Amino acid sequence: MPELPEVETVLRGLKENITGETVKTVFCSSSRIFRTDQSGISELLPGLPVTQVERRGKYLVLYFSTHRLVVHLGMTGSLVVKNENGPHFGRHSTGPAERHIHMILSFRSGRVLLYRDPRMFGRILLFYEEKDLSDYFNRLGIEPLSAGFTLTAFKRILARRKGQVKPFLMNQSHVCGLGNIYADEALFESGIHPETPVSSLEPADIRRLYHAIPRVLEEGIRFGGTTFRDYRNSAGKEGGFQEMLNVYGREGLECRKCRSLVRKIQVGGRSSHFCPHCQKKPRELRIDRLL
DNA sequence: AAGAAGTCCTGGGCGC
DNA sequence: TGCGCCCAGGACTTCT
Repeated sequence: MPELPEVETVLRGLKENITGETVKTVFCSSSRIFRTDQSGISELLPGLPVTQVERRGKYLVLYFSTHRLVVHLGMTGSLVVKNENGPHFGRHSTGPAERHIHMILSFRSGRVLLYRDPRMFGRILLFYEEKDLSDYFNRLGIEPLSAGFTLTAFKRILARRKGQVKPFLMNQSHVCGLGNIYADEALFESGIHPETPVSSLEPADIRRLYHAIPRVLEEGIRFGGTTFRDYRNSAGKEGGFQEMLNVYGREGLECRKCRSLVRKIQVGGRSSHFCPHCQKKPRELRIDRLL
């Protein structure tokens, strides 16, 4: 479940550890994780240095001269930097010994970058031109931690939407980077029920949600991301934000604010965790006001 | 056109 | 102990 904070944490590790490293050899599995031909990756990258590493939404981009290697970690993907000849290599060093390794970039320095993904929901693509990359990223909405994410911009994105607020937050073409964990946490922070129709959000709700989104993401980054099971940073270490979660994964436990029991329901086909007291549906609120 | 639903994928947890 | 069932979910495709 790598979402923006997890991807940002990986990004920071990669920037520090592989920027300037020159590729020596490449291993790619035959998995469907690769959405462009693997041969391009294994034939073109050797000899090229990593000039920079960037993030767009939940995607990581490794820049090699004019080529851009795009990695999405999906649900269980991880990018870990290790020293060569570790236990991840087979006896003959031609392929991975550890399970679920789908890509290995070996650098001249001796370092290696491993892509591991047990559930194979991740994806890796190679773009040859900046134009193709920007076209690919055009589908993505606004970056919630960018200067462009203003209240005015957020209101414009919300305008005339009809669906429920939770699926809206999960849709990467509106605001990118939120997944199930941080969407649930942002809704809790702003006291909004996940089934609330976007069209019935009051201006005060919108303002609270607008402030909650970057707040939960920044907190997630500050704690190095959330590790439920698979997430690891580029050093192979777990995150710490799971200790800070208010609702996600806390079904049946007491709300940290009001001690009501946190509930889990399906919204838009995905599990949603919320506090029934702190996050009421608009209809329930109205009934409360009448009583 | 936008929203809803179905699909992919496998490890882990649970019931019997 | 072991088998089988079901759940987890990001993004893509297909349907309405």
